[in-house]
Amino acid sequence: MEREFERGYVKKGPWSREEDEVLLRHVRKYGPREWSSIRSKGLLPRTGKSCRLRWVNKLRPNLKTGCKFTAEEERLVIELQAQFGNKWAKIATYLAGRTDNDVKNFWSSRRKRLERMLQKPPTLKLQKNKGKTPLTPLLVDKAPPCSSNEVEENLSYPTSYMGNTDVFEMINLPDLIKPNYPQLKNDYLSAVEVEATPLHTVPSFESSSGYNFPLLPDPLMDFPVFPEYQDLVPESFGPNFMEGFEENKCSECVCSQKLETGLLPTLGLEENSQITTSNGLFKDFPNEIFEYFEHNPTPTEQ
DNA sequence: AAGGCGAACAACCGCGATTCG
DNA sequence: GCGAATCGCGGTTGTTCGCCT
Repeated sequence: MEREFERGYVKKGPWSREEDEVLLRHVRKYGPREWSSIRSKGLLPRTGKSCRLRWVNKLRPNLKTGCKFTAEEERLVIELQAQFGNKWAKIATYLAGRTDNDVKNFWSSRRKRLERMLQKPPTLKLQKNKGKTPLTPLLVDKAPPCSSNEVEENLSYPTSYMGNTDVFEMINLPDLIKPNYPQLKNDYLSAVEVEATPLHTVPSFESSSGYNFPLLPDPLMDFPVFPEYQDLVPESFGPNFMEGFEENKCSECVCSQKLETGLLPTLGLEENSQITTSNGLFKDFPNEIFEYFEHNPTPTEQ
């Protein structure tokens, strides 16, 4: 331990509970600033940068640590990323309890998932079910049930296929690029009919540009569980900001619950803001992919 | 039971912007 | 005005954990 305070020694790696406590004491005393003084005063053998990062990402009050992104958060991130690009800090201000690191990691994971899905070898394989798991869980997991008619109506292929590895395995990738819609639909429906019921729709959201973007299914995520954002708060370091510091976890997930009242920044999305393919997640995808997003006609088109 | 693999998360690094003396 | 110190952001890497075979 003495070594940790030798001149020039800088500790790296995971933070210990003791270090967190030292850092918290510093913040309680001086506020979330003067990070470099933590080291210069010999309180911790960590750089100011490291201390700040630890505070921002893990020790700040009101963080949703351990909570997966909800469908609504996912939708927001996609929309905001399309508008702002990789401005994670800015995007994070629209998501209560999320840090830029959270958003960045979430986006990175999502992107990798999508890339992997698109790189799947093109095989036509109707899933062998072995009588265990229904074919559709990934597709329908926890989505609200709907009738077969609704299935027909809601069956927009790109939306359905994009988030569903099972369905991906049923189709040829080239078919996704240049689809034979009737064939795909038949394949899909017959597979569904054979393999599983009930069928639900894939959650998706309509972007302001009129396209339906799929929300990637997450078996652990409840659909739809939307936080009441208007009741949540952007962080603020008022005089009493340290109140609410005690961890208060919800039962379902490890969320810090003590959210103060206040307002989130207004979502300043323009009325007709475009989700373009030149920016962010979808930029590396073939343009043809986007022809498959169901296009909802705008009022002027109708 | 063990190993492989992918997802999620934590933390570091480099760099530009800002602040301060 | 200038240089050093500090801060903040985005990209990247390393680690851990859970699932699957």
